Amino acid sequence: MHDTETQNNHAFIANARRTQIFHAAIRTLDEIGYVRASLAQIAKRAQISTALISYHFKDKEDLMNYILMTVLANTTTFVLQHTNAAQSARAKLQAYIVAHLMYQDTHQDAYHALVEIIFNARTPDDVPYYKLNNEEDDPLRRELQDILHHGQQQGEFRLFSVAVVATAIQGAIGEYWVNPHLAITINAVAYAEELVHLFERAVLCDAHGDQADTQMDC
Amino acid sequence: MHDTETQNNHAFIANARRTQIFHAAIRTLDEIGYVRASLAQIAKRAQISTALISYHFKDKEDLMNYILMTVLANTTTFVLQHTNAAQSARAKLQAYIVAHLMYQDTHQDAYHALVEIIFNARTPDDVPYYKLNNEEDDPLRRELQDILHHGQQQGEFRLFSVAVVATAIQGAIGEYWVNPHLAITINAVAYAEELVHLFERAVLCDAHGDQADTQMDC
Amino acid sequence: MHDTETQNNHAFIANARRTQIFHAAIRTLDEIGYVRASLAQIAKRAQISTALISYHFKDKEDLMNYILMTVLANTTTFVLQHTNAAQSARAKLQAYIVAHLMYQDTHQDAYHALVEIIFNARTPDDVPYYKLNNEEDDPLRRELQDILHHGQQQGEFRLFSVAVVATAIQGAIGEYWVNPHLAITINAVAYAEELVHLFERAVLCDAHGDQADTQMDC
Amino acid sequence: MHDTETQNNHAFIANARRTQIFHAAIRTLDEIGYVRASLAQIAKRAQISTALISYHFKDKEDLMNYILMTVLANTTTFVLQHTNAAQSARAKLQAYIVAHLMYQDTHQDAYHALVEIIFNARTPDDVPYYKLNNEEDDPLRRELQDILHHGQQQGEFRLFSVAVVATAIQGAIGEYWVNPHLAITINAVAYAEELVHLFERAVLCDAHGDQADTQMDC
DNA sequence: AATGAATGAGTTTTCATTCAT
DNA sequence: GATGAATGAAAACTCATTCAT
Repeated sequence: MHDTETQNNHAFIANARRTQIFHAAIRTLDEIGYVRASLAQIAKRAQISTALISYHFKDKEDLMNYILMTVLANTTTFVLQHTNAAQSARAKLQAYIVAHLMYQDTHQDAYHALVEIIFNARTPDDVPYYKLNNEEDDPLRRELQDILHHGQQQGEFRLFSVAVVATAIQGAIGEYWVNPHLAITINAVAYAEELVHLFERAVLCDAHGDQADTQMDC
Repeated sequence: MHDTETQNNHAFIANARRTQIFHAAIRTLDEIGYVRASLAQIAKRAQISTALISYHFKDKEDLMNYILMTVLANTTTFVLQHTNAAQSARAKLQAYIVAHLMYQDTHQDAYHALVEIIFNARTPDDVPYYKLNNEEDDPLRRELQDILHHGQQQGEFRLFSVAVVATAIQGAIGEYWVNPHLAITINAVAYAEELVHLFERAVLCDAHGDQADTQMDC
Repeated sequence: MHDTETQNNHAFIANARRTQIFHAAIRTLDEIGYVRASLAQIAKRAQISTALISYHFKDKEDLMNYILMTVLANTTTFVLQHTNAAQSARAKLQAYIVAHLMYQDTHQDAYHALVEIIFNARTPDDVPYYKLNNEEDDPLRRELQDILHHGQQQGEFRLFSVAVVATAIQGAIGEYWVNPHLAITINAVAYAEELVHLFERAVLCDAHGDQADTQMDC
Repeated sequence: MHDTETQNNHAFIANARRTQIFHAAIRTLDEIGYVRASLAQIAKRAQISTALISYHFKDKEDLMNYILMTVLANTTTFVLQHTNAAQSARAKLQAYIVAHLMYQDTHQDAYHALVEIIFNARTPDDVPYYKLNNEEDDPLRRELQDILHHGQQQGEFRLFSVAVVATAIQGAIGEYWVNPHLAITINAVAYAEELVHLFERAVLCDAHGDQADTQMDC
């Protein structure tokens, strides 16, 4: 009992610390970028010593992986919640795009941190993280491909290369925040709606707007 | 005469060195990424001393900017050649997408280096390079927007937010090489053709394939 | 309690290190001069790593300023102790000259280090440290001028430009150790006594040695 | 004949270059100090290549020695001209002090350069240049000591340690330009006159101003 | 006579990490 | 659990000097 309590207590403290470091690291990555985001800079923002980071994370790599996986998991959870709530493939696609952009919009610092890590970190054998992106490991990518596949099977979507369209959609979503000028004229939600319209025209069987019911091109 | 010869000779040598360093730097960025791409690593690949890099480039920043601008300029030249050769907006759009992906495909190391720089380098006041991406400075982006605009004015394209569609297209193009699995199943040219089809459906007035002549949705 | 103890302990260790580095730096400056006094050379003499110096001092500049200020403060304290103990202006002047030279004599390495720094270091805008020498900031200089002023007001000293005489005295004191041949034939104390005699003749109202009581030239 | 002409020509050019480099080096030392006065900086100011400096001077040390000796020789020539023109020891002493300060005043950059070198350069066995200052090698110092000696032998000056007084005078002269505040309130000539008065009181047999003819204290 | 090209040695500084306390 | 102290490795950069031309 006592032992278990103590253990729980320790785990609780450790967890709180990890979370604190996590947030400080995200802020750091957002503010000064991956290259200059040293443990010292992160520790300064967390108002702790650098040694404490080393205590809670095996490595700098370990910390970065933790951030990466946590942010990815949060994003995935959020997006899947919305796609699961939708019924038709079309509705799911819309939900996917909108939810994805909304999440990015409401968690900008985390998203920037994610990008910094993905485009900077490399495995010990120098494979860039962005090349690790694949269906097996990334549930978001899998969900998107599932939606497209399903839509084709249900006759909602025309035939196309699922991999290509999925890639195009991911690229279109991710490109939004890269263009600061765009973000000024059009907010994330409006951008999402435009994208939805764009890709519905591209994938729906009949492109004549909302009344699409005949499937001659499917 | 003699002086001019000497000068030319010197300029030639200097240029050759800069090119040599340029290629070594691209290889380095491609192989081990921006973070670990120290002058020492670049010098090792160029089989020269680090001091010689400092001799030909004021700064590491200077070298990186040189690479960035050179690769961008080459890409731009190549793509514009193809878009200029096309007549209709639709043909220009196709040329843009295909040429862009072809260039990436045939200069993969340079493209990877470009990405490494864009997503890692920051201005002295910590603004990431990828946020400097805008119409005024990037002729490729401008060309794409011009094509879309023109297409709308000519009645070839339906009405849509030019900025959004341009962003989506850029994102879709750039995402290709990020997904190594994709690159295995489908090569760059095939990917380009699929994208062309995708975006033509999305932007052409009548989406019923090639016979589009009535403009009821324009 | 425990916390306070720990803090004190840390402060003690840190202080000891700073002192150790301080002495190693003085030895280095004395032995090989400012130009060659790299952090590596200082670290070697302190038998620590160069990084440890950077850990305890923000900068090389920071370290040099610390040495400068410490040695100046020590010198000032020592000299003022002696001048304060004296009553008449004449006695104070004598105390000033003798104490100054004695301190130099017993702290030769520190004094040499001081000279190395003053004549080599420059502010970020390239103003040499030796040009920063002024009454407001240098309490020793101020004390000397006060003594001279006071002597004039009390009628002990004749009228002369205080600034000029103060400068002459400082120059005469500082020049001693510059001349190694002199140091062989005459020690610091004897030099001091000669200087006292010299400047007393120069500033006392009546120059006929010790019996000066008439003040016809004051 | 022809050979000699060619030789002369070469010598002439070489001499002109050395002079050009000499002046550029003085400017550099004055502006940015010994530590930062690299060959590159000097070459930049002379608008030549660094290699050319290495061509005309064996070493950086060689260049610095050249500057040192040239400036010293010029100063010596100027001062000796004035002391030689004077008759009495007293007049010679006055000439010495005034000429010395005047020369410094009219060649401030050269004088600053001199100071930079003397207080920074070291022999290969790390002996600072300022410790090489001695009677045998420095004709100015010798002249000053000769004046004082002669004055004592002639009965103009009282008995004192020639070495000490010479050192004091040199120190007082050299200290002038170290104090920038002083230079603002009182110019070099005025300072010189004050010094003359000061040291005449100190060394003349009878200190009662100008009517000194009785030698009871000699 | 003069220079651009090139380098090895050495500079300060920052970094991730370890360890005793 | 937490920290200050400490370090070796590596970073970018500068320098005086040499050499072919």
